[in-house]
Amino acid sequence: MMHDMPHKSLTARTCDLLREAIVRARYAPGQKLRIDQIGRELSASSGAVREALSRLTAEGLVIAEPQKGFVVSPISRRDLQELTEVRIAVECRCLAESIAQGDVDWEARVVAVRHRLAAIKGSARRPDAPEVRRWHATHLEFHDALASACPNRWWGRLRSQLFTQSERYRRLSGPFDETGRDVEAEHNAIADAALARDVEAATAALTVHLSRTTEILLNSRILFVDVPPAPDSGGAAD
Amino acid sequence: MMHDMPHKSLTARTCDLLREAIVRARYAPGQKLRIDQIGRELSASSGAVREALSRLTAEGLVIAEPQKGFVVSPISRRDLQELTEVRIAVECRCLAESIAQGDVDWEARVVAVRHRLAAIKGSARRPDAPEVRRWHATHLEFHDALASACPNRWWGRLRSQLFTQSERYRRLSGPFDETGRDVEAEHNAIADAALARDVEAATAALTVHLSRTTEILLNSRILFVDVPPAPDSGGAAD
DNA sequence: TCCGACGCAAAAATATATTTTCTCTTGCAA
DNA sequence: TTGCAAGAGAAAATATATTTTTGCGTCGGA
Repeated sequence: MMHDMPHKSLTARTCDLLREAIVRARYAPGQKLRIDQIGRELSASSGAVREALSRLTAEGLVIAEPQKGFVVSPISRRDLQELTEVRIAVECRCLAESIAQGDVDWEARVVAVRHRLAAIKGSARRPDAPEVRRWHATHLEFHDALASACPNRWWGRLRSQLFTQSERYRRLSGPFDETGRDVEAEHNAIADAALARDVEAATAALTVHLSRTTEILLNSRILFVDVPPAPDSGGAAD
Repeated sequence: MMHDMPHKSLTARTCDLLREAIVRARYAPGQKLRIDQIGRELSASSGAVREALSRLTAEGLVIAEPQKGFVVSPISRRDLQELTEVRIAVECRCLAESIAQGDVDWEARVVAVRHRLAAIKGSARRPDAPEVRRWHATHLEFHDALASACPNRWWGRLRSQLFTQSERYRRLSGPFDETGRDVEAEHNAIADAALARDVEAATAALTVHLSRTTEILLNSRILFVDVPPAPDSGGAAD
């Protein structure tokens, strides 16, 4: 019909829309994804939805149960802990490589994005406010910038994949429960150390940043499928 | 209940078949993958092929060019080098974790698979002989066994993904050019150190093993899309 | 009252048809 | 002779129809 996006296949569009919806928790973990319903919501045919879901399957966002359809990947405390451990290793590796290989343009990117990120923080805290949305996007850009001088494309791909997964957990915590946390200071600690070419300090700061985020999420009242933080009640999950 | 033999959907079957074909280099890197032709070869409809290709896209084995179809992911010296670097890091991490966490069952698995692998080696060297095929399968099992005690599922998923990618390069070298190489000795070095719970020695041996394989592949006469090993001719590739 | 089998409805999987897009070829003009 | 353009053919993307499977509800028997 109308050329809204030049040469972007409808399937890819649907895939991006679906991923965004899942990451933003519009579809709950474990929820069944009915093909025709999604097709109606996104005004795409069942084939396109099916193909988009298939791609998301390999990204780990949805799982396909043969003859039963697609389901949003469930979440769990254990998965978050494992994911964080891997992510710390990968992000630190990318950062170290960036520090070793980065040129002045890389430094400029880091400084620029940090500035833009810092300019957003003092705003509304509703989960879907445009400010929050922009903050998330810029936050992604910030971490991308830090790792952007890592020349190894495989590290980058893994990093991006893990970031998306983490973002899913982050969005689930509703309005952020940053109780007395100074995220900007953590970001500055990473960026300053990186710009000073101090690999040890930068990776340490990054580790602290990621660990703290996960710690907060684990202590938050997200509804995990496994046992709640207080292991008192013996109710079986699932 | 009847035996819950997983009704493998036709799409999943097609996906596995396609992956196998690509890894085994039945389709050359960069080759166009025509939907209907594949559908005829595998006796599946275009929709199923399409969906399978989409999944493979996210696995990095094929790339989808909008409105132009699917293409087998190209290979290059640089990609192999980057892949190897990442793979060494991930495999070593999994191995270290396995050594730290592995119980007696893990040791038993390693010993058993090593035994089976060693029993295959003295056989035919044709690229598609059943012996070679079984060796590759068992080789995969061996490395899986080494990492099987790593409790972190994310490390495992990444490892498996990278292994598949590497396998692609390995199969491309045709009849192996193991010039005076004792692969079994390298495997034994890894397994012995692992069973002795010597993390340093085991990861070092594993690193040597993976590096040597890549070195051989880089010096082999695989047709890469980028410049050949002799950097004399300045002609741009592609 | 409880267990099991039958059947109906909904949803997924597959196949087919239609439309859109790209590419290759051919022809015309400079 | 070369370069551009228009058209024909092929292949991909999308939509629609058909088949199969599953899940649930009900009915019948023990």
